[in-house]
Amino acid sequence: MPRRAPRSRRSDCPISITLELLGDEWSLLVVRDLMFKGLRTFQEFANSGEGIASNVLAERLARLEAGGIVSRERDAEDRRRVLYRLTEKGIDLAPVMVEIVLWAARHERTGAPEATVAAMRHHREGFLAEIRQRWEATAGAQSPDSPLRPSPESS
Amino acid sequence: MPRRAPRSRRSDCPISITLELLGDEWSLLVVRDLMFKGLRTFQEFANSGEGIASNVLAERLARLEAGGIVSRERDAEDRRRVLYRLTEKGIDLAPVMVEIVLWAARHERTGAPEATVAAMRHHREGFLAEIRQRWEATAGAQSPDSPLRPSPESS
DNA sequence: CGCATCGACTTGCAAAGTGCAAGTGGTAGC
DNA sequence: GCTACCACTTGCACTTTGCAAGTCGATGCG
Repeated sequence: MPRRAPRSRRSDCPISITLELLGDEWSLLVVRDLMFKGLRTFQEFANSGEGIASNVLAERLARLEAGGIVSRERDAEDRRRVLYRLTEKGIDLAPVMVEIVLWAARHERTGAPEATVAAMRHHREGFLAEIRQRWEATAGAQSPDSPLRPSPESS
Repeated sequence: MPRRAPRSRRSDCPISITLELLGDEWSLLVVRDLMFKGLRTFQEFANSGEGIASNVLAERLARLEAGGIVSRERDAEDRRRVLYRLTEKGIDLAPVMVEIVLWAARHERTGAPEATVAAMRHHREGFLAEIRQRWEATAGAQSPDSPLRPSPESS
């Protein structure tokens, strides 16, 4: 149990709060694997390319779960396996991820497929809607938890 | 010289590349200070609230400069002072920052002013345009460097 | 000038975190 | 029952962080 949720934050700045939760070299890669690649298990994350160490991966998954960004449950069909999934809070990171991809595609030499980048840039809303739909589709027996989320979009 | 620019990246994924450059708990705070708070000097960053250690701040500034996100130059009026500034690549992080703020404002208890968040949410383009204008305004004797940036926005 | 100050970093450590290799402990399959 | 799988732990060397103190080239001022 390396580090638990900070009882007191260093500041109440939204950027700072986000960085305390996601500000490391690995957390967003797990989010990426869940959001774009459809990966769901520890093994899959571990082998997804960048070579995260298993202890670091375990700690990050625990932190993401504690932060309410991913949920975990044992696979009913193979009880050895644990299936991770983005929560609503997690899938809400999609706009952030998209902007990161667009920024990197513009300023760095990336391997992102041109078509995907173009879709993100020119059909942003549709792209985001599609991601959310895919997420909802993989819901399985989604527990009816829509607990937080103060203001949906209105006002 | 703790760590230099990686000669080989762990992957060509845009998320991964961005995390190698900005994926830590401090770099984006410096970007925030430059982008939203108008801070420009080492001291100002050091005292901006979250309490970054001076050696870490120095290393981050060097890394951000090496990554082309900030530029530095000595103040002409007080040669002790170094003035940092976002580059074009740096100011292009504004959409990422805005999405982070919106996400955090929705899912965490932040101290972000309600009016600012509302402006980001409902007048996103205008908000971004304003940030860029403020950035251009502080240009001083802006060197005419618009070197990269493959596709501006068109296509 | 002479000297205290300032601003931007270094340096020295102890403590915390990371990467790697090798376990552990429940399933599953046969 | 035995081996394999999967999700983690554990040990340990190595690196990075956080904190305090120091360096070094400007100012400011008497």
